[in-house]
Amino acid sequence: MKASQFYISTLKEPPVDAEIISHQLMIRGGLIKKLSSGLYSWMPIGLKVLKKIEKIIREEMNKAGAIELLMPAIQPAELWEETGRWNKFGPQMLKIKDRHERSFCFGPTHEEVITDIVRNEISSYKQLPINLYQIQTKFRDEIRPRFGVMRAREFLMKDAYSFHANQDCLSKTYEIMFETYSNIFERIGLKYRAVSADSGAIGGDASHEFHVLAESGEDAIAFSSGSNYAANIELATTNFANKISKIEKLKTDKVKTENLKTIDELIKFFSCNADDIVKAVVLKDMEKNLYVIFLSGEREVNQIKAQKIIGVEELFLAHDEDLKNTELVPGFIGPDLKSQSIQKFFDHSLQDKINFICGANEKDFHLKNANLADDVVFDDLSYVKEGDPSPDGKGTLSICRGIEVGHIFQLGKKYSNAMNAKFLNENGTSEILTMGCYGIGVSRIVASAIEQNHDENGMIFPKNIAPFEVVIIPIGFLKSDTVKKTSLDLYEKLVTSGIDVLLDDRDMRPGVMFAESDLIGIPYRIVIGQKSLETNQVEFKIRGESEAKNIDLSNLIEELQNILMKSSN
RNA sequence: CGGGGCGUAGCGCAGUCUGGUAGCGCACUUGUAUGGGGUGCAAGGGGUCGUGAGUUCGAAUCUCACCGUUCCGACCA
Repeated sequence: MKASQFYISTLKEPPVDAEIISHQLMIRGGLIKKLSSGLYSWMPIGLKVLKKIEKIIREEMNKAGAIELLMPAIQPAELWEETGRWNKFGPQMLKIKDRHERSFCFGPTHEEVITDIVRNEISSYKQLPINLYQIQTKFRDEIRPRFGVMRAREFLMKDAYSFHANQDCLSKTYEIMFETYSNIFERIGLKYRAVSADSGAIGGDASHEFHVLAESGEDAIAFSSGSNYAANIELATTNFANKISKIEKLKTDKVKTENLKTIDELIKFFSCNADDIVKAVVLKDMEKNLYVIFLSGEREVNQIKAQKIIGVEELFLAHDEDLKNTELVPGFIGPDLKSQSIQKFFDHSLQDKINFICGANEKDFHLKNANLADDVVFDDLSYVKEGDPSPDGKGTLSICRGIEVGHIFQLGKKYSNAMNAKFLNENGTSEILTMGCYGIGVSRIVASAIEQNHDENGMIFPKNIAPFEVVIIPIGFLKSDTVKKTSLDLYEKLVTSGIDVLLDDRDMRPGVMFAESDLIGIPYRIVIGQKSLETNQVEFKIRGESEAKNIDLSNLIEELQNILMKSSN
């Protein structure tokens, strides 16, 4: 590509509304342009990156035996009513009406549509298993779109859906998809980690997320130092091995603690540690039933775990007014509650706790040297913390931040049941299909790659997804015939060798060309100037490295090919 | 959903308090010099000041409403 015939448009100043580096650089480099909140145009340079990612995904998916199709972005409400998700999906779903007042949505995902296709198309076990995928635009009306294409409302997703005669077959495909995803992120050139995950709104049984590791990630993931245990923080567990305490139980005292409500205030007052305190968190469900969760003072309640254990769909933090006319005194709640109408739960962080401090269920009083009754049942209701033992007993947990770029699920029969998607087995009897689904956030990968690879001059794209592999920068393109001829000649040769090269033939000042090629993250740069040409050499520089070196023109193509071939299968 | 900020040229902003001919930097156009890290000089083009109502002789500026956009907020027991 010649720069004079392409479209490069960069900015010196970062836009004010871009908080994270990838968003700033994508705007500055002219990869994307905002149209409206959470809606972005992909400008030519950005689209090139996107297409390269798509290509890798397609190749790996096809290699894994998946078959590409394309479903409509707009979907009729009837399908969603069959699975009950028309209402359940909530305001995230963009609902629209056509001229006949029929309801549709802009697809936030495609389980319903694919299941509808398959229930009509697949009738025999002989057609199974089948794994169908598409790369397509989705829309989810996020409450707060932010970080550019990282959390946009409209985004590009690869979604695959597999159908099976039984769970065993699903497990095999799931394994293959796990491998395939690993290969994809490997080839794109990202530092990533696969973790066990909560299956969330999509539902189903087993699931794994693939996270790109980055400080700016919106998710926290926990992984073990001594084993390959890794899980999303929402799901991560630890084990509190039963330490047999030799400490004698003391007599409980009631202590006046006027207006001391927070853990920090209590730590100061008792000069103790947070884990000497048992704190109480009150949750409520949709029907305003109250649940009190007791846990160690340094821990936080994991509402997702609580929802599962309590068995309610959604829990909210209770406010002080919800506690009126109950035995619960905000700031002074303790385990010794009389009322039977309030359900109590105890986090497993309390299972060895003795002689602790807790609320006295009376305004302005706490108990010291309190102990739990012997028959208390403990549940896992809290988030793990850095340094907690790994649940498999090997090593301790570390926590880092990640950006979720892939998610695979074993859905089982959730959707096929709801939509009556059946096949005939070997005995000629009708059975419900078993299903899996596998998503990759294609547009989000662009942003996460930049989060992971950038410096003060701009983006540093991994070579397999860079907008161009090589840039040729001639100095004095119009002044010197030798420079011009050499540049054009080299450009033609690189194009012929199948290298994705940009020739900056705009005759700009060198500084501008350097700054722009650095900003958009082209990994390899060749500078052609009159001086070095006298010894038949050109300058070669790898983006992100400080030193350039001179290379003989005659060896250049071979050397470039070697570099580009390395680790790009 | 609650609270705050901001809407003036493609981008970043000043001007608003105290009403009186709409400005600056970047980008763009032309000329000129320059030519290895966003170059200098000169001359230009581009704006219904988010929308609508109101106050006023006169509104970017004051009032009200609306729209857009952005940030923050659900571990306090």
